[in-house]
Amino acid sequence: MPGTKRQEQKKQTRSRILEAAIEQFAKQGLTTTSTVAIAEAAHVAHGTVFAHFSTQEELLSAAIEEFGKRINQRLHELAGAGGGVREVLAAHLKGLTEHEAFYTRMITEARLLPEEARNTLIMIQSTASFHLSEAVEKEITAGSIQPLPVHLVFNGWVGLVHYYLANSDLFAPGGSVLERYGHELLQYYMTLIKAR
Amino acid sequence: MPGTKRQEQKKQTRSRILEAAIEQFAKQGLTTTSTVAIAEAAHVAHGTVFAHFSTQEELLSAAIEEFGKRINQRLHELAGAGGGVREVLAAHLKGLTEHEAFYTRMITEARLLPEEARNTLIMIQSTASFHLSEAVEKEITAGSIQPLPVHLVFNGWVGLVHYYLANSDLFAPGGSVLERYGHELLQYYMTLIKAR
DNA sequence: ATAATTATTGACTATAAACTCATTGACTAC
DNA sequence: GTAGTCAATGAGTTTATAGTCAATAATTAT
Repeated sequence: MPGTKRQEQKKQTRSRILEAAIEQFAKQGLTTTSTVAIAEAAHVAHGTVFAHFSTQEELLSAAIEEFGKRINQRLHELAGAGGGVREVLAAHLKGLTEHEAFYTRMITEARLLPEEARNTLIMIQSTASFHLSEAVEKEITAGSIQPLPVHLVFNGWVGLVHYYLANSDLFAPGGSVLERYGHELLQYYMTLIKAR
Repeated sequence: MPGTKRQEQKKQTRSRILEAAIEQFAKQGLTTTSTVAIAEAAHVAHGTVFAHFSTQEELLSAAIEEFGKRINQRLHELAGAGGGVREVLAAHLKGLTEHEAFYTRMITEARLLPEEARNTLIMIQSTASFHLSEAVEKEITAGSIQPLPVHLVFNGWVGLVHYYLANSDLFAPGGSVLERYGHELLQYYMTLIKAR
């Protein structure tokens, strides 16, 4: 079932729309990008968008889900190698940096998105939390990190990173906040949690 | 110039609209609340809104500015008494808790707001930062808190608090996250930054 | 008391954006 | 080669909501 030429074409068109959507959502916002803008970016007619996604919300959900898959896999790749807390946090930063624009849109508009989309964000956090928790527990046992509630260690870290992302236009206008401040944040947070 | 009866009425109408706007924005979102909804909540005709605020954006700006004034003054009152870092953070939490709904909307929709509105948010952060910095520097000198960059101490704290606010519907559905977790957050952050 | 002023009204207009569907023409099946 | 299928089109429809303005009625000034 590799499909006829026609089916292949259709699949490609759908893919073009989805990629254009992901790009436009990252550039113009998840809740503020129009279907017309996506159609233009994908070089298809406006109606074509609805031939592939029955509603705007479905397209948004599909784009977010696709994004979630990609970043999630990348986070697994990067953090899966094991390593200490510092390495896991560095891996997390690296994964987010690679997808900074879209990820920033997700966290800054999360409250305005349909539930399905928010669940994708929760899934991404779960992945990050999973890897971090393991490393933190190990280091607490080893005595290199303070005995702290693991969920708070995670929330403190994510909160700090999200704060910089949410204010990226102030902290690093036109550039990547994480490239600019990632190392400093990592350094700071490690200083806070490590045992002395 | 205390004004005639007519001027007084007009002022009151404007005030009713502004109060209704602040309430509706907190309930339904800053970027998603319609002028019709505000008119209904204020018990005035739709057209009356525009007799007092020439555009929707102007009304939003006015509401945010008014909110900014109130919370800012409250933060000053609460933190101005001096006290150590713990007291200043507790005061900050208290001020935010008193205005949790609207404040949460502000931080979760900030990126979608006009520049003027974002400046109000920056002003609020400045107030909090001012009081905290003073207390932190004092305690670092006294040796009760680790020698850390003051701006990172602030950003770490605000990031943590904002993370809980932004996910309040998950952490404390239907209630106040800060009432529920504020103490835990304060306790955790003090543990992190205090000298040992 | 009367005229002028003006705050308020709500029906109306304008606009943007999501979504529809008859038409077109390239591909598929026979 | 021809008939049938269907992906793509884009003009048209619908809907939501911001913003307008002539009319109304209450207040103020003379």
